[in-house]
Amino acid sequence: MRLQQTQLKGPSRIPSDPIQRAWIALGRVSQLVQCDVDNALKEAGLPELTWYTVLWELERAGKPTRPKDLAIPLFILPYQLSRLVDRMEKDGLLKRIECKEDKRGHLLELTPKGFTMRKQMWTVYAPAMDEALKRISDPEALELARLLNKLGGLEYPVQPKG
Amino acid sequence: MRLQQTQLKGPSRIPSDPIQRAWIALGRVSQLVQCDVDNALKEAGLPELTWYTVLWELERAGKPTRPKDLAIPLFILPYQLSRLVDRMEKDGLLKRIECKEDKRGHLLELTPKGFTMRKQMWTVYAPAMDEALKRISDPEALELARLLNKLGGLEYPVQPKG
DNA sequence: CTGTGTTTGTTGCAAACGCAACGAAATCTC
DNA sequence: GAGATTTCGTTGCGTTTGCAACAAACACAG
Repeated sequence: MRLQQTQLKGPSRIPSDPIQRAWIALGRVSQLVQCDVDNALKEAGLPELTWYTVLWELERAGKPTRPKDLAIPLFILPYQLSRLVDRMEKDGLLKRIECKEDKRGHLLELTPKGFTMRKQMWTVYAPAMDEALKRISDPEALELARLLNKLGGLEYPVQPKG
Repeated sequence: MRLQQTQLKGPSRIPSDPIQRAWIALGRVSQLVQCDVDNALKEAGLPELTWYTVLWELERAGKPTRPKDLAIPLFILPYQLSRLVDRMEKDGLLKRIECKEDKRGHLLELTPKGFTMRKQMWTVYAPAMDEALKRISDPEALELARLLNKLGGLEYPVQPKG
């Protein structure tokens, strides 16, 4: 966890009770559901969720992609991605290929094995996600997503869909 | 991230679009606001949030407490707590004292330094939380908390308040 | 072209983590 | 009470993380 965000430094208030409740719920519930899905993947002997997001982002791009162009949407830091790519490359899920336009870096290219792996992960990921969120209805899910996105100041709706 | 949760193994459905949107938003936004608060503490040269939760839980209890009684509300595993306590004890924020009723374990006792530290962290934590969540109103925060707690199947409203 | 600053990505090191194995006390069973 | 089982907490070990320092390619000013 690193990353930075706009720091407007307001008048430094104490959070209201509703804000505190939202904060607590956000922390606990996100940890809980994250855990559920992580465990499902682990029990299936598959890599963790971060790997999926990299594979999916590469697949969505449809072409070899620069690490810096992955780091932003993935919310991860360069050095984290660097080592993540090390491991994924060692597992043969992607490979670093030359980038002729900019010799500082390289391009990340999905391998067939990487493509297969992403699909296989989805067969576990999807039901696990559905299971973890099954306590709320579709309309509630939409309202939740709306509130969260407003809270985070995000619109960017990256889909895990596969 | 570990912990387990009820695994009812439903019919293994693909998550609906609203569920997927909620899932994505939850992951991204929780990471974002968590990050904001973590950074605020780090910039102030203070320990991370987990330390606060331990200190606060001990303070709330009002008496020396067994590790196992902390681990559950804190959502952390025994071995994680064990090493966390190692570090906090080394920093003099709490100490392990004998437990006469059960010689396997011990009691964790908050030190004056630990008490002071928790208060000092709150002076940074509170404004950071308020800042991180300032994009939503109080009614929205309540609705968000309600949806999240429903989603997680939780009621348990632990307060960070200090 | 030369020097200065920026962008892109990697790496050495110390700290922290996850897991599985462990020891010791409590508890249960006969 | 002897022996098996469970609970509570710790630890060895290999992996992963965060941070700060770094190298190399680019960009740009003169």
